[in-house]
Amino acid sequence: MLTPKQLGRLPGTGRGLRNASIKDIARLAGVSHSTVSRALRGGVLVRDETASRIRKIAEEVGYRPSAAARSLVSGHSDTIGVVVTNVADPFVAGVVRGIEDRAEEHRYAVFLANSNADPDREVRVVRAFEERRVDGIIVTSSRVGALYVPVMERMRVPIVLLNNQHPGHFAHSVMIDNPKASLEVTRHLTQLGHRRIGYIGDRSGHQSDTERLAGYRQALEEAGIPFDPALTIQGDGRPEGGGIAMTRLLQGNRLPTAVFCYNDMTALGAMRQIRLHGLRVPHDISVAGFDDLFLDEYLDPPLTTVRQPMREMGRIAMQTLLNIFTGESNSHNVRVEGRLIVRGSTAAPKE
Amino acid sequence: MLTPKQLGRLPGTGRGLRNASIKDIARLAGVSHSTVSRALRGGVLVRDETASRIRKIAEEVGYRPSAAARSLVSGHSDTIGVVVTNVADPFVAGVVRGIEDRAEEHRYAVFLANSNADPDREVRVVRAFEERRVDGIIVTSSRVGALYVPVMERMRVPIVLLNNQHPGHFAHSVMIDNPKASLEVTRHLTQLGHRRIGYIGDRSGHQSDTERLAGYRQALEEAGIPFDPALTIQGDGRPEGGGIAMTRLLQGNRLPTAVFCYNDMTALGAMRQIRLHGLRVPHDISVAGFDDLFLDEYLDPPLTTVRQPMREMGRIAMQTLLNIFTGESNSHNVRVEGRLIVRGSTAAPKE
DNA sequence: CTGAAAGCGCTTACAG
DNA sequence: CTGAAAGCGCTTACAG
Repeated sequence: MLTPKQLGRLPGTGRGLRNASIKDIARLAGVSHSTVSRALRGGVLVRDETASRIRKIAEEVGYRPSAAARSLVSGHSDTIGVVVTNVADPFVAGVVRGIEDRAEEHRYAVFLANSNADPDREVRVVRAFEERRVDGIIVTSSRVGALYVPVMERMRVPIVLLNNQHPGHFAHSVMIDNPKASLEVTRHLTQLGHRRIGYIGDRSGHQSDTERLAGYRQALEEAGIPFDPALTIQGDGRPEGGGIAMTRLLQGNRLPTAVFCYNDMTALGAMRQIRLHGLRVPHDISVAGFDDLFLDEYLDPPLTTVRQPMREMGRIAMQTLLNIFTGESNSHNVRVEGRLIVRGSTAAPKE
Repeated sequence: MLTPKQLGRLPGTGRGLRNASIKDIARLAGVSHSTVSRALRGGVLVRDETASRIRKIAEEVGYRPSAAARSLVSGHSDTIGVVVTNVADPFVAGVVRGIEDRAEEHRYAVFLANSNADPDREVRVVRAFEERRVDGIIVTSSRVGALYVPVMERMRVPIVLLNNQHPGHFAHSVMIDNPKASLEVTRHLTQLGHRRIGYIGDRSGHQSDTERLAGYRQALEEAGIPFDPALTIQGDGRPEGGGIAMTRLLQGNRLPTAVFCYNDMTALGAMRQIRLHGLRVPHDISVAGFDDLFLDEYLDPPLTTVRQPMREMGRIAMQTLLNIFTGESNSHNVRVEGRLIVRGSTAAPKE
């Protein structure tokens, strides 16, 4: 009993089939394999009758060209690899849609791989893509962005980072304008009259988190509110971390009247804790997030947030890759604007 | 300005690099490329000193073996392709985790591709995987399951379907026991005292939907409640469709006191519409879903549902593939059990 | 322990 | 319009 690894050729579904090659078809059609190749590709330089006979046979035997063989000679795979931190995050779903939009237009296949926010895994996954000779790689919300700087130096396959989490500059990146967007959300809260506003962040050290905190602080400053470190607590970018952080805020001696969360997933956990403590959103505490996940409007109350143009960001990332391919771009750092979406989770503070 | 497609070899990040091959390393090390190949693979049959010198050089030049070349000779790619209807669906995220658990143990790489619930796309994506000679394919929530029956006949690469949506039998599949799980949810509602229970389904014709409807009807029968077709409405498996269907139920002449939804995404939309109509869950209408998505417990009220052991299902699907590889299995249809999770969205009807 | 050779499945000049 | 030949980057018997 051998695995494909040991056996070499798969026996099909127990039927002992192997993949038909152009040689098999050539034999069946009584022509050379070169002719089969031509007929199956462009169809140029082959007599119509011959070509259609070949195509018919190929169809009959269920011929599938080997991308491996093809890419070996062509030097490209017409494939883009996308590394996502977590398929479960609705944010990546939006981004992936955008990547696919553009990729499909240009006939690239898009494959995803999960890093599960594990830096080691992220590196392994990027390597797996490289070995399969994808033409380009897009890494979303990388946890090890900085690592790419030296790697890029001799990287054969172009990499575009999307909302990378580590400080540093990259040849190619697409990022949301975090400071500005955070400034706007927080300003929205100060304008509602809030003076004690909490911030629940991501794990520290990540660029997005640092930038969102900066925007938050700037809004406070604008409003003449002194920064209170006790109101800034780390989360982990997920509901669990948001919940734990919120609990700590609720145990403080003076409650915030509003909380700005690093992202919507964090806000999800925070809102739940607020409810579990017998308080109401936004009556007792206003909550705002970041991302505009599809589920925001299905929450009760619906979540105020910053819309990241996820699909657009995915499109831009893919377009950047396409530009690199054509040589039109050697370095490209794009900042996109977020947009404040006010929903029911934020309101003026009580009295 | 050429794309990789036209150009053949990528110029790297503008640095004119091409991928180093074992020949390049052989030249640098002053040995034959066969020796390089051996040193880089097992390391057997090569003098230690030679091997380590070769590995050092490979490291220096940033050598990445070509999976294409390797798989061409070995006949396998050590890669599994997973087709998902929608990366945005948290259900697939759970399944993918399970697939990865098992795949990682056996050193298979896992790549995902999106079908966006579009049958044409699904077929194209499966084909893309076949051409890249993945060793196996797992298709989740397929919309075109039936299509695989003839295809499987001459399929070279084994396919495992997970919760396929179309009637028919497949060589390999993993499915939740829909009738039983639905029976239990609906029974939960009848036992709470509900007599007018609605069902919001998926698009019709899908196997899962048919089976869940059957379980629902059986529970009604058990409780001596006549089936009322007016209470069964089609959705689309997403919040939008759930909302539209709920609206129709709310416009009926006699409101249901409880609604069982095809899945949690559907329930999400239904609950929102209930709120928008000024009614409360579960006070006015109880709502139950199916899947147990991570977000269920973050809803207000948290959603009663059936837990699908998504991760476990993913593991089983991958294990099925592994069994096919070793020849231990030629046909394998697994039914897994769901589990009722009672949360706050269901309660006894008013008086 | 090492090298030369054949071959995996394709594409693509080069001849005819 | 068609075929023979070379070659993409690797692995693996086969000789030494």
